[in-house]
Amino acid sequence: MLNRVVLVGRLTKDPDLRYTASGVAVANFTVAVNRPFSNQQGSRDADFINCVVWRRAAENLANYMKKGSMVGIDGRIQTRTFEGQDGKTVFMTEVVADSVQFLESKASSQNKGQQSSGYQPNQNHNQNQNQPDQQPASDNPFKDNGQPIDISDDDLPF
Amino acid sequence: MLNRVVLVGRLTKDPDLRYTASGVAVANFTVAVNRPFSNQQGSRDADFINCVVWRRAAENLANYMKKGSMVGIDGRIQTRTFEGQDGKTVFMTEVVADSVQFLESKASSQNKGQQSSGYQPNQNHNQNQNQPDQQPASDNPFKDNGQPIDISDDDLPF
Amino acid sequence: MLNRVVLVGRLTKDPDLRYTASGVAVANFTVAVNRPFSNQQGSRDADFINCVVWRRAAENLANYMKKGSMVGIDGRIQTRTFEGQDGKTVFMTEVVADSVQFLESKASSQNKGQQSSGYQPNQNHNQNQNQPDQQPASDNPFKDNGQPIDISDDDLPF
Amino acid sequence: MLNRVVLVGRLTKDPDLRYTASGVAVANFTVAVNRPFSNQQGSRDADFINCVVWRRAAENLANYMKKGSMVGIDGRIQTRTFEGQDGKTVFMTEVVADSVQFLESKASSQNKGQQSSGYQPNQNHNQNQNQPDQQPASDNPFKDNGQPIDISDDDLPF
DNA sequence: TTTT
DNA sequence: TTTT
Repeated sequence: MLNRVVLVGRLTKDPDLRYTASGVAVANFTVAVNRPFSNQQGSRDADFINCVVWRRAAENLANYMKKGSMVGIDGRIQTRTFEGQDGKTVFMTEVVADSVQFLESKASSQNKGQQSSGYQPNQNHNQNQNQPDQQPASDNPFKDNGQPIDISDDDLPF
Repeated sequence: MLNRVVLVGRLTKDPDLRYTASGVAVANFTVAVNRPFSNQQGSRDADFINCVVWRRAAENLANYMKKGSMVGIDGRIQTRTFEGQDGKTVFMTEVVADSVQFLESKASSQNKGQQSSGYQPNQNHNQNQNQPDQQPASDNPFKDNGQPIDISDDDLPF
Repeated sequence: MLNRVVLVGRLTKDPDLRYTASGVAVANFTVAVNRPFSNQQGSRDADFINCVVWRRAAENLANYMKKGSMVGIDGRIQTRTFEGQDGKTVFMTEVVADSVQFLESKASSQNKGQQSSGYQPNQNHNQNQNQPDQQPASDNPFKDNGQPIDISDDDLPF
Repeated sequence: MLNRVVLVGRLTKDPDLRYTASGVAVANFTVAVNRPFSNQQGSRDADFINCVVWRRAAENLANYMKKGSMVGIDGRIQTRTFEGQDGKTVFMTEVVADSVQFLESKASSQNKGQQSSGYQPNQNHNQNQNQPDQQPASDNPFKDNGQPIDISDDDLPF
């Protein structure tokens, strides 16, 4: 049995960093990968691939990358099932990243995905930068942001 | 931009071969890939990954493989969006196989996934075996099997 | 930076298990992977890819697989340089396996690669089967078999 | 049988574009991929992986990339054997790229790998830019540059 | 030095 | 809706 995925693409939005109840960091993000050839209308489609990454790599991602940043992903495909808002079972396919590679230096992505306000990229995550994975981040509780909460420590890949 | 997937796993059911209106063969199937390590309950989870393959490889898959057969997949992740039964947009992630490798000789999978009746594996597809891809298979119209029809020639990868 | 390799092929000979001076198991082996298409002479070429695997996975490989066994490899390409017999620098490219998947049950490869003598497959490695990685295998010293000794603990990938 | 490689790294020198006797473009190049972790001396090793690419992609590589450029490679491992200068058989392992992705815009790699002279990057290859693959490039004969000539049309992957 |  |  083998299950391996390699992606190179750009983040469709800033990564979404959270912490499980026991304080393990997890970041969700989507990578847009342009297809190599154009479609019948002459434009080039992209695939929008949902990804997750855990622990230290999650915090690094949130600290260093944002909307538009180019990343390389080495991971595997994971399928999950959860209860939708309407009580129906939802099937979900995502890539669990074993490692995330930053393919764009901080400098070169400096002004990407910036809002018109004086938004300082990623500063909100800086507090966790040097903190061991296992330590619960009490000021960063793992709480609902309006999306189904389907992440628990059970999903921890290792 | 890079998007590459390699899988080795087993078919969860017989492949589902159909033809588009213009007569191009397409097979849908799901591959179960067991995870390398056991979960907290001590059993081993699997991921159930939806796959598609086109043309000649689709017909070969349907002719030679069935439920339980072990396959190797080389492909890429594709995301699509379609109208669900309830009118809502459904997001779909699947693997488009560039090639499907048969990792189990016909002999060794001979008696797998067999019904109690004297079922002859895959004989229903034999009619298309030597038929060029582009020729419409008039006796095999691409019609609704109760699942959303979200496949058209537009999805052809090449 | 990304470096990922996935192979499915057959061992060209029994794996060669050794131990470093500090007792870490390492197995060298070659995987033959047939090319998907035939060459201009109508036959199908193969690539013969040198691989290494360390520790527990090395011992498992030596215990369960032999010449002709089908394996799946997940790893990375490594290049090394060493002093040849003639004093010249030799460049070496090999795949370091992170994991080796056995794609053929012991039963089905039972009678493969067998010598005419009553050879019991792999029995010579059984002594190390339940032994922790770190324990030096005193009866299995890491010594020259006539090939350049270019393996040391420095090559340990983790 | 499966044989898939994905690399992201930087060219160690300008790509070496040549043409076979029948006019097919082929480019040889080496990709340096830094290992993710540091070695026992605290520095980070790299693997230097020899690659080949054919036809149009070879010409694009030579036209747009140079020493230091970052590329993504999707391909397979190939092993070959050829007669060395001393008459001995040399074993060679390289990656045959199915596609080469440019991960750095021309602009951002503008001043990399530049000589002190007023060297105009890649201008020497421009003559072949719009030329069909099959047309022999008479002003670009496939000739010895001091390295063993081990490339012929027989090596064409498709 | 090559496997089915 | 899941395979050995």
